[in-house]
Amino acid sequence: MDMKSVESKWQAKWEKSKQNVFNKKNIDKKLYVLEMFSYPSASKLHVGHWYNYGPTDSYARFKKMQGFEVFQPMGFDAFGLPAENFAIKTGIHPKDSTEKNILTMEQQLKNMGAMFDWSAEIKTCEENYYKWTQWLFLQLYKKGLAYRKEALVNWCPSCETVLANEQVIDGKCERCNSVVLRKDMTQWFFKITEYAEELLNDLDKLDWPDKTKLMQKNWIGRSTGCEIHFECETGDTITVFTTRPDTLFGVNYVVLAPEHPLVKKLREAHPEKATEIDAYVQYAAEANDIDRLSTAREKTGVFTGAYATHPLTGKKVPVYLADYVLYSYGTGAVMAVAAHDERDYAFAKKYNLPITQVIQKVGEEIVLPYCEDGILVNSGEFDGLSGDEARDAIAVHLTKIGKGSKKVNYRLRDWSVSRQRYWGAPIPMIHCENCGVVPVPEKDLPVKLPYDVEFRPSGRSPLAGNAKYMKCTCPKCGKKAERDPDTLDTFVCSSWYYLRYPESKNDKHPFTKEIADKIAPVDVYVGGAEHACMHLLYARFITKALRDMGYISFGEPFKRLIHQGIILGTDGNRMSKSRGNVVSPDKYVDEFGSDIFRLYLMFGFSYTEGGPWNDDGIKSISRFVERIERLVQKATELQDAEAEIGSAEKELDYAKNYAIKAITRDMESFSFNTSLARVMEYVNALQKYDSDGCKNTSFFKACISDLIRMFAPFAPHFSEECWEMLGNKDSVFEEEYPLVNEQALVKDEVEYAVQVNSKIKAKVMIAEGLTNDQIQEKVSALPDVAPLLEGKTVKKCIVVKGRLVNLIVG
RNA sequence: GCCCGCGUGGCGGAAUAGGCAGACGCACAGGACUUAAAAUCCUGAGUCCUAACAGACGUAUCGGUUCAAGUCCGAUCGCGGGCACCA
Repeated sequence: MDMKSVESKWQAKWEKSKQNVFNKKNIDKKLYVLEMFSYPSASKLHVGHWYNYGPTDSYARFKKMQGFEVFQPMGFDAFGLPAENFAIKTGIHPKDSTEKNILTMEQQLKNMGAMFDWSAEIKTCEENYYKWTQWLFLQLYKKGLAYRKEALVNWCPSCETVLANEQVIDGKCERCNSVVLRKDMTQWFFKITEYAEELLNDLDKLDWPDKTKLMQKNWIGRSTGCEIHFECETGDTITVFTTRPDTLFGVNYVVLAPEHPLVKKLREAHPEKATEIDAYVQYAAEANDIDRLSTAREKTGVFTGAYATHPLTGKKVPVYLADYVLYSYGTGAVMAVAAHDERDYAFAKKYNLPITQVIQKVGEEIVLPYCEDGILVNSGEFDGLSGDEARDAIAVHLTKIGKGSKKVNYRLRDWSVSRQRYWGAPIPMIHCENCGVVPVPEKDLPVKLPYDVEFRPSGRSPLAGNAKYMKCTCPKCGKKAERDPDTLDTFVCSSWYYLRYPESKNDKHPFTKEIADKIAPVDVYVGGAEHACMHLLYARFITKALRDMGYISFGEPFKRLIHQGIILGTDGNRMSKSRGNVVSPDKYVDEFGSDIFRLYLMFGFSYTEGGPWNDDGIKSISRFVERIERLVQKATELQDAEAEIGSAEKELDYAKNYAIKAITRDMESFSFNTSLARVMEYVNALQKYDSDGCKNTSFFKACISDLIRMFAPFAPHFSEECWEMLGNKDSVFEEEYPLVNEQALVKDEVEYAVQVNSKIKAKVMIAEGLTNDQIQEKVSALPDVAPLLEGKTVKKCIVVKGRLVNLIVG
């Protein structure tokens, strides 16, 4: 079969018949199958795209044949850094390169032959999409979920630009390899932390890989403890967060992060320490991420000269600054318990501070620092309590005397969404001298991204350099004002795109509740695991926020999630240009066709594992498909001839139904390799029946017809062609997937393995419906078994129905 | 450092709920067809020992639970991933 022409023939037919366009009339049978959309940075599809989209399309086609109205759209996550970096390198405008790349990729995706509903296509860089991304921003702003604050960002001193986290590789700029610094800048943030608890709790409801849920759980990082107030000699309160209030009596000193606002006041109170404090604050500020965040970094700090009062003992404890305390977590201040915390211990040893043990293990010597739970000592009225008891008792006591309270903290930080970059959705905000920050009125959306912009890095946002863009009037007071020069993180674009697909052409609304509630959430979402704590978390947050604002009624975007594995180069390494091990799908698609390429991706790997590419496998798939073609050819040549249903027919019928049953189960779990193995077994059975004489040709032809329906989701073009060869007029995808006939799977007798003392000694066919005693009797008489039982007693006989018999003799 | 996952033939990989390890395929070997090759079809094969039958060993390693362990439990080694001064 000439795959090339067969493929284009059927692609054209599918497009003409619009059979892949979602039919809203059947919305109650909907199944929203979504693959993560592509990023058009490279101009061609790579094996990873194919591996994501090909097999998932087979799943979608399978579900369609099962009667679901499948909605499977495709689009492009078109804004972003790679296009801009490419522009900086080559001078080609990001819009031009992106549009060109999209054109190529669209064609390649169409050649794949997936049942994408192209009428729903979206491109996030187009006005009719980013208008609504800006709309989303405004809603979050109205709801108080978008706010501005000064924060530390990644700063490349050589490129003079802010870098996104993903552009920082091992603490270095991905482009020039300079060590990235931290810089204070005023930025827009989304208050994802407001949803920390719900994002954590709802993980239980999701049919997602455990690993991904765990990663999100750890990322959210809930910890329970206490906030405790230490009164500072300046009259201010130093509030610390601790998960170990049970060690409160062991506090030796209090530590503030160098960025803590109180530092300024302490410096004024202790002018004699001012030089030291200044030097330390500067030292901490200049440290780069690699050093500052390394656990191996030596603990450093400085005494402020000030003291604080212990809330329970009333003792004075010194106040230190140290950069092992992070301003961004908890309260930015810590109570140091040298005896029971490794960091505090190291610090106390270095600066010769006292170490007070307050946790003891009964009957055991402990070595400090001892960070486990134990029994309290040196803790006044709390002596003798266990860790859990003490944590509760001390918290209760602190609450009573107004010196603290129980508190839950999260590791999750608010989502920084400002990017000092050009190629993104402009932030729809205006800065007015009179009115401050003013949102762009919704009727004025989109705030259009101007084409004519110098996007080479200059230390400020590229849009700031475009006076025409920046100048505007304040919507509130009408006076001259300026636009926000930043653009939105591309993860904002992708946080809601699944809602746009069903209504991609709606120019009045981003989406409507009526339709969104019916089509969404996504039933099955398939994409790479690398998005676990980024896209997948952001999308959950935005979904919950939109629900709370009344725009939708559900709170989770993706009910079920599958991660495909990664296809590696033949050398077992990740594919990369520098390694020179990149496998081009085009080469194989040209040589074998897209169906065969897709089949190999499904058959050669465990879908969620992936693995190294191997050329030999694909040739065998090609041969397998040819075998099917020969069977179809044979079926078209045979004259119909009825014959009785004998044992050969029964055997073939069993093989067929066994395959249907197994495939129907395995497809549900994205187990494509075993599904195809079952098709192969069935093909083997068909060939055997044929070579054994093929008496009942009518039956044989019906079996071939079932084979094609069975195989259709895996090789769509090829199967359509075969279906046509068999004399059918309509698309095979209008057919129902073959249903299992359980009757055909009932066997009169089943092979049992016979064990004596757990060692296999024989195999025997045993009729269905025998009692255990009858089975034991039959088995004991077997020539391979009987001698082993002579002169011995059978103590026990274990029968596992349909599988084995184990005789325990002694 | 902490958390999580994974280790099965020469290779990719199978193995419901603890029940015949190695499905399916690749590569390999032998055979049929052919002047020959390719293609196709048939047969074989975990390893060791054996002429064969039989037997022994076998899912990273060591130990345990069980009539029965790739699967459960404990320890060790190796690989991969995530987090990384989170108080």
